[in-house]
Amino acid sequence: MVSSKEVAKVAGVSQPTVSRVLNNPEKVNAETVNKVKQAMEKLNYRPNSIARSLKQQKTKYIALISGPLHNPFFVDSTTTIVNHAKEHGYHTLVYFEDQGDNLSVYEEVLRQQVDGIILSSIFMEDPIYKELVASEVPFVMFNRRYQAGGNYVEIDNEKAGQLATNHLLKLGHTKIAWIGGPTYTSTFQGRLAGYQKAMEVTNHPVKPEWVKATDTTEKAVVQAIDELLLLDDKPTAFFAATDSMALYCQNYLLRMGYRIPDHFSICGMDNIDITAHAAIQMTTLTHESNKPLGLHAIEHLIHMMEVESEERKIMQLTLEPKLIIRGTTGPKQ
Amino acid sequence: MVSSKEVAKVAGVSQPTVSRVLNNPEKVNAETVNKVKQAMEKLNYRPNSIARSLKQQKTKYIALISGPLHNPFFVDSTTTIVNHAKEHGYHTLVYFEDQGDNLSVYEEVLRQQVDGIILSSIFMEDPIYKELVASEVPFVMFNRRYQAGGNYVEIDNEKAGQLATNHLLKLGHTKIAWIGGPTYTSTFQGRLAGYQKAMEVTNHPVKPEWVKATDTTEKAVVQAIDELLLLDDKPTAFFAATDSMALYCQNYLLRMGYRIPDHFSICGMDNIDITAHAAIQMTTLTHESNKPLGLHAIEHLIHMMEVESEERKIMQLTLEPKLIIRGTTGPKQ
DNA sequence: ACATATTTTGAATACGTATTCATTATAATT
DNA sequence: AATTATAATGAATACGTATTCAAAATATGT
Repeated sequence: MVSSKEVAKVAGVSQPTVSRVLNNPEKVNAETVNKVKQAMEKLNYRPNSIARSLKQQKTKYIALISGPLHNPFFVDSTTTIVNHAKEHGYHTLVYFEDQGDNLSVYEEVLRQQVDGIILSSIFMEDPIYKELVASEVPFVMFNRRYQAGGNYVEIDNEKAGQLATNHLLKLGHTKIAWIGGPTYTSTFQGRLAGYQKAMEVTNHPVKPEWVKATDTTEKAVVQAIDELLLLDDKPTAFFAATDSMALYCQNYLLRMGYRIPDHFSICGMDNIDITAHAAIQMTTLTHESNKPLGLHAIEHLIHMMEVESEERKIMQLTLEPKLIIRGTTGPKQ
Repeated sequence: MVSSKEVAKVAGVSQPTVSRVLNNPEKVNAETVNKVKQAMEKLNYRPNSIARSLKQQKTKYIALISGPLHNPFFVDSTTTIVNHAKEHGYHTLVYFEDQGDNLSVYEEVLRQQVDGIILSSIFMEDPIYKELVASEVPFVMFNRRYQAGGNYVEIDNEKAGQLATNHLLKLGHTKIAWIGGPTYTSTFQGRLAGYQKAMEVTNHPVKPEWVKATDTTEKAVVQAIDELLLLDDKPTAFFAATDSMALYCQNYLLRMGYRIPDHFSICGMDNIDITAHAAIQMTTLTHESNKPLGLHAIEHLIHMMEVESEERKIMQLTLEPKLIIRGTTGPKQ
């Protein structure tokens, strides 16, 4: 591997001069710059970022710890984050959350000396939070948050749950099922709370059997529906707490021969691209911001990384939800 | 930042001993190991991977240069690659191809001293290829390949094009449009060649206006369809060279009020998850392998990275395509 | 008890870069 | 011409780790 030392030798200068040509060319004589650049060209020299990182104590790496891409919500945010980071000179180490062993993921990430972390995979009460704070690496949570601390951007999940539920109530549904992921995450906790609140306020009892807080896989959704359909008081509408789950739900009901929304209404949440497809037409929820969640997050992270720690602003952003009515919800028959 | 030197001081040993406790604990006295581990615990020590990388001349990083995630094909491969790499101790730097300036992406990647590169974003005649070879970093191409060189895994695109086209011909369609991306990529070149061959063999002329080699965005697909529908000889079937494009196509035709497959048949390619959805039912193509393409690629890359360069095997894998007939293709009316 | 093998440890060094500091050469000012 | 400021450069060092080598301590065999 060709180093700045070899370039220096070929150019007949010292290694520091080569370094200066790269970083402060204005501090070095024009002729010398030329000599050095020629030598670089000749040797096909590429600066070693690892050595640079070690010396500078800055890696220009960020870590993205994302929810699984089978949920298209995270597809959009990953693209946004990776591309925006790159535009600002940052490289993105991507990890997907590992229910089993998230802690070791963070342990690994911190060893990489990343300049910042962006994550969607935190629980409301997650021991990782204080580890991250202790590490002093700037981090931003998006989609999910930790209790009420730190930097985050989220949707007002409770309000979203209310919006969805009220929409279904207004269509005449009273037996409404809630299907979502584990409620130790802020997203599902909020969306469930909103559903319960909307029912309560309008004096509609919530049968505990209607609430399916499981995991986000297709298998789990299918099983939840199987169970729901066996109930005496079986629901006529489903509020699925993510579009990904709503799609599994729609698919399964269609396969069983039901018509949507004639037999059942379905409401999702996230407004992922495919929900707008003419063959899908999923009613869903989005937020009122001209920027996607992931963009808010990465912009703020970059701010934090490029400013002294004393001057760092705190971002605690809770966006207003907005209902998008499409074809999967209709009046109760 | 707490270093191995500080741990050494607290433990009352030398820095190399700390290093040995981490990497060869069997080479150090059991009591000493304990002392050192306690000191690590006490100081909350985390080894600095950057320094380790510099010394070892191995980073345990790989770079993934992927096609855009709005094509769900790359969603699956990204997940597979990132997770499989992590299981083997590798961290993944993710980049998305940049039509405009892929070269600078590679330049950046090589500065990061990655141990290997995995990419889908190469052209059949791409100057990057010889740069990569010259860098001596192992790399594997998936989905697309460079002419006929290097390590790659792909589908037999030409055969796939034939399969799709023959399927449509058999249904009675003779005016078949081809919609795909730029033909300087092996994928689209092959899929187009297969389409042309199948038409030729069966003595069906191909009108040049039926072939839309554009780019892979929704906008481009919509425009292509607009143009196709204005033709005198307008096609009755579409072979879209990726599922992503096929979905755009299906969506647009449905929105215009057409029924699929009554008015038009559509065949995609890639067998991405959503195509199996009951509301989508996209006829598509996949390959006959129990492993996804991305997994073949990452497994081989790991092989290359963990073996001396002389013993590296070459992988040039061309998988057999297979047609999956669903609801978007039907007899010509 | 002696010689020899083995285990355990630390001093010194290297990886490739950026930075501090001192030195020399040159330009600007009196 | 003498002084002072400025520009250009290199020697030395540091970042945090792993490794080589030699030395010391201990165990093994006779």
